[in-house]
Amino acid sequence: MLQNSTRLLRLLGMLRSSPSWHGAVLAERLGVTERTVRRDVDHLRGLGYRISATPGPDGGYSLEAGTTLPPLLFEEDEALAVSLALRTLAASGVEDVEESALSALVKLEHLMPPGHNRKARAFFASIQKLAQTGPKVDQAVLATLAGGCADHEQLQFNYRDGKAQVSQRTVEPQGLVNAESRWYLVAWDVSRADWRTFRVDRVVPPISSGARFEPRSGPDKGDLAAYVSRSVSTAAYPVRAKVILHAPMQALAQSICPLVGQLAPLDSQRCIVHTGAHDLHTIASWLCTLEVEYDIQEPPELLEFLRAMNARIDRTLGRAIKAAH
DNA sequence: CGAGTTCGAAGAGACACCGT
DNA sequence: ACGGTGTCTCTTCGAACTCG
Repeated sequence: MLQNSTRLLRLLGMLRSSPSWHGAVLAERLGVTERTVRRDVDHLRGLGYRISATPGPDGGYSLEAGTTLPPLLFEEDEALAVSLALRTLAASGVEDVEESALSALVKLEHLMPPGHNRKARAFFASIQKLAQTGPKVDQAVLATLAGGCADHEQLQFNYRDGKAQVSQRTVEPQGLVNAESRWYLVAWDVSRADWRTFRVDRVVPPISSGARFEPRSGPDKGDLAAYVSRSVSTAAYPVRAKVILHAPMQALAQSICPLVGQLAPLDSQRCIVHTGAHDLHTIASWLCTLEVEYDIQEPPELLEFLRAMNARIDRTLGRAIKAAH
């Protein structure tokens, strides 16, 4: 005969594994009488599990979807994976989710054996990333947008652009992209009849229009991440530049963030980068940090800007050298 | 076709037994 | 003594079946 608590967990497991169970079958599997099964079902109901019982020839017990999850048993690697996922979520920049993830993490780590706990901490410490610097995103907004993507539901919202100008949008949401501490929505803008990228933190609570739409094949052959990358690195800015870099693309792919510039190969020794910014100064400063040689293709003003910058640096260095002698 | 009957299953009370 | 369990018995409920 199984111990009481073990039997309750087994009973729960059985109820979850099949839509309906006869009391007699449960009793046989658990090695107890039907009366004891009824008492156990009562215990589970007392703990808050919604177990429905249907009388009659086709009757039986079934576990309904409830408001709380039944107890879960994790293997060591599963617990480690959940712990790591919660740590990542706790720093995801999504409001409410961060708090919930942290709360769940505290509960999980309290229950994990000390050895597993140390392993999880060590693992996460080795992949520690930079502190979250992006804007906070409302979980409800994110959930509504994700729901619209999944259910092909047209959404309406007010969008505040980079110049704080608010416009009303009706969109057919295609997908969400998380990049560099920010969330982006890729959607077909109905009134503009074109694809658009929206910063989720600038979306004022969206509502469903109730209308469904036929799914479209997304921009960039459905590669939303590439589309967002291109949109936010160049298209969104008033100043755009095209620069040839004297290094193979593979050598630079790791060091140049996709949100800063779009790389494309030219030949085995060179590649070209398309980038954008609010002003020439930002692009020039970025170019100065590159440890490769480059040729400015566009715009000619960038070359002038770099020339002036170079002259200033020359004069500064000249004075410094003179003072040292 | 509707009312009554039958059957099978859950629900529950009372009591006894057993192990801790 | 107490909690858990088994046995017996009765009630309730819903579906299937029967009959006028």
